[in-house]
Amino acid sequence: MTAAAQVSTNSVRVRDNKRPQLLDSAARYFCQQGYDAAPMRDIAAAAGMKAGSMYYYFPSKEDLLVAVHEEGIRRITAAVTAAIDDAAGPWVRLEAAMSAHLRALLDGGDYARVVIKSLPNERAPARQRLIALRDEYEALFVRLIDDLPLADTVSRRHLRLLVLGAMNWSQSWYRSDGDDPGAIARAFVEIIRKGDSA
Amino acid sequence: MTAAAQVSTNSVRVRDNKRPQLLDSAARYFCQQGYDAAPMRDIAAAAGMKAGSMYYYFPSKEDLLVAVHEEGIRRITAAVTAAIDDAAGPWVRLEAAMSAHLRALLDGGDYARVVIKSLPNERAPARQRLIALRDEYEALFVRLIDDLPLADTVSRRHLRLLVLGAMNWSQSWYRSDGDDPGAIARAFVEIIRKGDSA
DNA sequence: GTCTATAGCAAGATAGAC
DNA sequence: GTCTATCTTGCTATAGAC
Repeated sequence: MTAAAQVSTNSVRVRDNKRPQLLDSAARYFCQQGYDAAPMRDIAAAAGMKAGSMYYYFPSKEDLLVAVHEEGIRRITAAVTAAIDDAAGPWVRLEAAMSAHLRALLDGGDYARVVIKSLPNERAPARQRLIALRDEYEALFVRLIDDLPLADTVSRRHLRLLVLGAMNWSQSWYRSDGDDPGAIARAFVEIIRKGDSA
Repeated sequence: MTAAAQVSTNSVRVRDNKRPQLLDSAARYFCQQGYDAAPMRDIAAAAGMKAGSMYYYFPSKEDLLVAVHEEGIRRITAAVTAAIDDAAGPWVRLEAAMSAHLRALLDGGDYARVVIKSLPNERAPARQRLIALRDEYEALFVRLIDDLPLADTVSRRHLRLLVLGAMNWSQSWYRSDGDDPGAIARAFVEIIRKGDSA
């Protein structure tokens, strides 16, 4: 194949590539209906194609889920690291990270939501890989919490689990007409800094 | 029908009633494989019957899930209220409740786990009913947290959401060879009571 | 690249014998 | 009450034309 033919092939590929629409559509359906309940037909239709055509881009439904997860983690990580860069002081940085994490999960679109909602089945080969991806992201919080000035009696590991658990669970109670993610992060940090009044 | 015949009918009913085994089996499968992925055939087989026979006890799979949830909530509620009764002092009572809640979720069998893991699909008619059941249970924590002596700047509502979220999410990281539920509850309470050392 | 058509399978639920 | 047998439906994935 000549160099010119390659360029031509590549530009055709770029122009006709519907992979992004497909991913968007998958993220939306996985988020709203759950992985198992979202049919490939519907995902394809929302991206403007028939079910069979998707397999040109993704060899299986599970691969589609993995791709959505990867993009979701990428977006959450980008939002949180950007927020940390703008903040100074350990507590301010933690609150900024929490605010960005919550915003991504609650108002940040379907990709991030799927990361929390739709882990694949126990025996799915991809499961361990996705868990590893999330663990890698959460390591960010290990460092943030290491920097906090805390009483000696406080377990930093449990603090991390407390904070991440509370944030990830927030999808189950959040309503967009209540507190915004920033207010939730502020309230959570306030609790951790000074709970007891006695 | 005579009274004697009724008694006879009832005792037969009691003796042959496999509803409990069916519920146990459903709880196990819903917990391990998730609601969608658990086939009625397998649930029936583990309870010693064929798939078709289950419909004598439960008119649909969704009804089966509702029954498991109800039993799960009943057990968690019983465990937590019993733990509170033995405890004096607002912080001790909260920690006792958290310890019991965590023990139920993490080491308490399949019923309680299903309550957290397997909420039915968005459009399932039973969904709202199950959420209402859980809300009713969680009202216990409203009272426990109302009794705490807290700094004025602390939002009791957010404290409740923080604590319940962290506990419910713990299923995703808990390993039975690590801290036991009591130790987790202790660590969480310690964080809330005195976080900041500055 | 996208289509149509369909293979191949597994699921929930039902009917009727016993 | 439980069985067998089956209906009906929906799904993922593939094959091959265009």
